[in-house]
Amino acid sequence: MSTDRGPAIAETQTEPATRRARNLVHNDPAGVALQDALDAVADPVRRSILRELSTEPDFTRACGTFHLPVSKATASHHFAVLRAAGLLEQVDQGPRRFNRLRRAEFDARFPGLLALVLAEPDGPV
Amino acid sequence: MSTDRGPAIAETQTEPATRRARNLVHNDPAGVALQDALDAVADPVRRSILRELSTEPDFTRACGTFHLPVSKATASHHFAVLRAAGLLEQVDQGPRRFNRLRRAEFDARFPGLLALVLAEPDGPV
DNA sequence: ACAGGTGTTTGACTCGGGTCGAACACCTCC
DNA sequence: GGAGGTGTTCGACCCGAGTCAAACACCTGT
Repeated sequence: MSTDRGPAIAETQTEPATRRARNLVHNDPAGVALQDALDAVADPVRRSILRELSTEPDFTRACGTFHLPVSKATASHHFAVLRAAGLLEQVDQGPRRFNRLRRAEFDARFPGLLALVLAEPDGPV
Repeated sequence: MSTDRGPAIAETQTEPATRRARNLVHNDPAGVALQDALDAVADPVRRSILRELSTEPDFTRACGTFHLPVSKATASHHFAVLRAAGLLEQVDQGPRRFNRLRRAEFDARFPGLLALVLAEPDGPV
């Protein structure tokens, strides 16, 4: 239909408009295996992301704004692991991808685990 | 003294009698880093040990009595990791080494973490 | 259309942890 | 003191996760 590059407006309510957002799959923490949750949380860089994310309101931190001692390629990988483990939700806004910590959902599935991570003192990651 | 094969009885109360027991060092869970705890618990074989150990009274299971899909060398390694993480206490009795799950101490240091492991259903480890 | 910014994907490399067999250490009972 | 059983240590192997640079995909300004 005409010149637009997305679906009609009616669909926009339910389906993501951009191609990028369509490729963004989220795993419900309820269906995550303990193995995957522990693997996700066992990496110090990923824990650093979670702690940094916990200090500010939802969807106010884009992936690139974190202070991480790794390249952006590696950082992108870590964000994907955290998302797959049900630990964070991401929404695209323009070229940036904003993050939200799924505190309640994840804690419901793995009580106490996220609290341990957030209580950890910041190290020289 | 008479016929005993160890040091004087007075010492027996504080110091281990055998050389083997002297090499058995235990880490207090209070001093364990979150990184080490997560690393210890992130391995499926080690979680299997913890779950199996949780089903029976303290110090009734020797290392060799666990049903593990690995060689005894690897199993020995896993027990050492769990001990270093403050997850279990071991005592030598004859040639065998009996285990105790340090539930309370470990849960005081990492609330909820051990519970997650023990609640996990037994898999085909 | 182009440029600049953000994030992902790909391919390749590295390194550490899990794994094993074999050798060793230790204990106990003949 | 040997024999047999339990557990650890050693040396070597292997595979996967973390890592990076480079290329790519996508969005938004101008």
